[in-house]
Amino acid sequence: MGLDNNDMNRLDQIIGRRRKVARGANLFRIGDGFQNLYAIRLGHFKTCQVSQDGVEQITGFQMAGELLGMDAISTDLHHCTAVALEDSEVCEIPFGSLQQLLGDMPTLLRHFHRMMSQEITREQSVMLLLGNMQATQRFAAFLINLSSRYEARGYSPHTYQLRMSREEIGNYLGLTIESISRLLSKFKKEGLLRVSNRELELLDPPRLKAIAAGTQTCA
Amino acid sequence: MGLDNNDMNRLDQIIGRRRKVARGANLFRIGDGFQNLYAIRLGHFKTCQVSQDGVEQITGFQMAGELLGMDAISTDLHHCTAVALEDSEVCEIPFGSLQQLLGDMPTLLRHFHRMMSQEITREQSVMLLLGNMQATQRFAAFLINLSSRYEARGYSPHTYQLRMSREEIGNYLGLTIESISRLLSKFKKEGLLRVSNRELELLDPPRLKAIAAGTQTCA
DNA sequence: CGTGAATTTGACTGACATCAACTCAGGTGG
DNA sequence: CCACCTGAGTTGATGTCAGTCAAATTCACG
Repeated sequence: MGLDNNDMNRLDQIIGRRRKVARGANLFRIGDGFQNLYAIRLGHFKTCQVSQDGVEQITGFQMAGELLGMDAISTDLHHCTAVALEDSEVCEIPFGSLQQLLGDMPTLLRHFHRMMSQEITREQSVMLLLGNMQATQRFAAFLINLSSRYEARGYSPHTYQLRMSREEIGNYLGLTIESISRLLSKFKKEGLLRVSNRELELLDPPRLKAIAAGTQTCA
Repeated sequence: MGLDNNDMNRLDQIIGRRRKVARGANLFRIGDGFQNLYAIRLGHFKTCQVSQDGVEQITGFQMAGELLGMDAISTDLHHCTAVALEDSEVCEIPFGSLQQLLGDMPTLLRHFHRMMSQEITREQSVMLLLGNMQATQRFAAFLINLSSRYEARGYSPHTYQLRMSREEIGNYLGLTIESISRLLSKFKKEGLLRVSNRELELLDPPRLKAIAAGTQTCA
C-alpha cells in the first residue's frame, strides 16, 4: 500500500519550497492561519498547546518523515505551535493543492487518511499514558516509543540521542524535570540504560518494554 | 460550509442500515476489523483503550451527531472499543463506499477532513487536561465541555444529564471515583451547581469557566 | 577559567489515591 | 407492602507518589 511512481510525481509537483527552520524557531504558532501542511525532511520538532492560564503542554515530538499541521484543517487555524528542536528542514504542502490532488488520486487519498488516523491513535495512546500510568511506566513507554520510531526509520533502536531537554520530556509526560532526572538515575542504576547528556543507550529493551507494559514493576 | 442537498442525497445513498446498540453493548471492539464508520443518531457512547496490563482508559464520550471509528482507518483495525452508555442508535457508513464518494465530492471530502482534524484537536486538549491541570480544574473543564456540546446541539447548556457513571468520569479524567464525588460535593457547597444523581444544573457557568481556565482557584 | 544554564540530588510537602465505613435508590421475592 | 439485597455514590482517615524547594554539580560556551 505505498504510493506508485506516478502518484509520487504528481505529489512532487505540488510540493512547495523547502524551508529551513532554525533550532528554537517556530514553524507555525497557535492562531496562525492554515495554508500548508509540513512534511519534516530533516530534524525534530515539538508541538505544544497553551492553556488559557498560559501553561504550556507539549503534545508530541515529531521526527523526519512525519507530517505537521493536521490539527489545523478543522478551523483553518493552527491549534498548536510547532517548534524546531534542532536545525531542521520541512517541505511545505499547500493544502488547497493537496485537496485537489486527493480528489483524483484514490491511493494518495487513502494514504492521507491513514496518516490522520494514525495521529488520532497516537494521541489516544498518550491519553492512556497520562491517564493511568505511573511515572516509571510513562518514562519507559516514552523511551520505547522513541526507540521503535527510530528503528522504523532505519536508525539504531538501542542507541539514540534525545533531541529534547529533560524539561520537555517532563512536560510531555506530565512530570517535572526533577522526576525525569530521578527516573534516568534509577534506570541507570538498574542497568537498564546508559546516559551521557542526551546520548542514550538502551541496555535491556525487553525489560524496559515490560516496565512500559506494566508487567514488571522495576525496583 | 455545509453540505448542499445534492451532497446529502448522495451521502444518504451509501449510508447503510441503522443499527440499535443496547446500553452496555459494544459497537466495536479493539482488534475488530474496520468496515464502517458510525454516525451516532441517538444516545451516547464512550470509547476506551486498554493498556497491555489490562487497565482501561476512557478516551472520550461521544453524543448524537458525532462520528465513531476514525482511529481504525490507519490499520484497518479498531484501536479502541466503543460502548453505548444508554440505548443508542447509529448509522453505518461503509468506509469503502465513502472513499469513492469522497473522490467525487470535494465539499464532502473537506467536511470529512474537518471531522478528523477536529478529533485530533479534541484529543490534544485532553492531553493538556491530563498533563497539567489539577483535579478541580479538570473536572470544571469536563463539565464546561459537556455544557458547550449540548448547547451546540440545541439543548440546554445549564441543565443536562450525565450519561456516564462517576467511575467513568474519573477514569476519563485520570482521577478516582472518590475524587469525583468529592469534587461534586465541593462544587455543590460552593454554589456552582446542583446535582441529584445524574441530573446536573450549572448555577454559575462563568465562575466554572474561570476555574476550568485556571484563572480562578475555587475554595 | 568564569559565568549562567541545565541537570542532579536530597529533604520535605501536598494532592490525590487507597482503604474502609456508611448511605441511598432501585429491584426482587416473600 | 415491606424486608432484603445489590450496586452506585458519599464521606472520612490514612498513605504514598510525585511535586516543591533548595543546594550541589556538571555542562556549554565565551
